[in-house]
Amino acid sequence: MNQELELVESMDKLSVLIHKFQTELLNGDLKEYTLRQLYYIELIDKHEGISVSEISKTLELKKSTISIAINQLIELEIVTKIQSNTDKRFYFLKLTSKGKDIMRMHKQVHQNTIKKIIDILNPQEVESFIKIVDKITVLNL
Amino acid sequence: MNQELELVESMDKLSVLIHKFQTELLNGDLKEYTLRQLYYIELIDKHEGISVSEISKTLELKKSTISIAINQLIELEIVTKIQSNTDKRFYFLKLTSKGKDIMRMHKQVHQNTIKKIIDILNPQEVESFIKIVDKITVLNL
DNA sequence: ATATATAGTTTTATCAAACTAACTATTATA
DNA sequence: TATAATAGTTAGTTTGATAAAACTATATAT
Repeated sequence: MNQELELVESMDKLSVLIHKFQTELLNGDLKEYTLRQLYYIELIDKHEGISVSEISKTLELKKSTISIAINQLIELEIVTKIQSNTDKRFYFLKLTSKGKDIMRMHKQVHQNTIKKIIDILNPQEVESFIKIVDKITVLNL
Repeated sequence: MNQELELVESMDKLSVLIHKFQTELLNGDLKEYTLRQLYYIELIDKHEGISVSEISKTLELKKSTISIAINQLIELEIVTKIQSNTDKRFYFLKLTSKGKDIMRMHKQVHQNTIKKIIDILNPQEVESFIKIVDKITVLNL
């Protein structure tokens, strides 16, 4: 079979894999949250102090959409907002301790899967995989 | 950095990549369909003659959910159903010519992306990537 | 000082995707 | 033959994600 067709299949397989990787979050302690919510939490964890507008621009979704989603997380005491001193229109978003707990569990679930992958690959393959994924993703398709 | 952490990052990057891979379908001629619909179409293309019940079991969704989704595709003249001669409760699903056109476009979009990937990797890396993805996906996590 | 722009909220509405429950038609079985 | 099970449909509902539009409060520019 030519490489192009094989690669199509690989991408199909990866789609299934990534889907599992994401939805396995919804089994354990995190099942009370939606994937969307966990994604927002991850985003705020990675970019502490990000604002509603910035999230809106990043995800190409309307501010109202983000505002509602974030306020829901604030209601759940997962996120807090801190008004800027220099520009009082701005609110910096950050995780509460409950939010940080959720992120810890989130990372733990993923790390368990990662361990299984490392078990099945040899170190050289892991290195190769990381390198190739880097090359592909800088592409930005 | 240790391999475990790097692999976590790779998986993150892959999530973004796969998401783009899937949603780029929604730009061109296929944007009038949802990803779900394109997925059902792909499933019927791959398993011509599959039934509503079989899809329901495969995807672990209620029959009613599938029935409604498929009937919508029948309404759009993308799918047809053919009643079985031997068991008249059964209907075999298959794509119409319109459905096959959609699959052709779908595959074309993906193949364009695949070409970009092949361009940026050397043949050895492509081979390695395919092999590693195979190893990971048989894992079934 | 006034007009304009920006950050975020609220309200209202739409849509897709999923569910439960009750149904028809057909087939299998006791 | 009467009863079970199966395939698919239909009606009604729920949930989550999204958007448009109107709004408040604050900041910037002319």
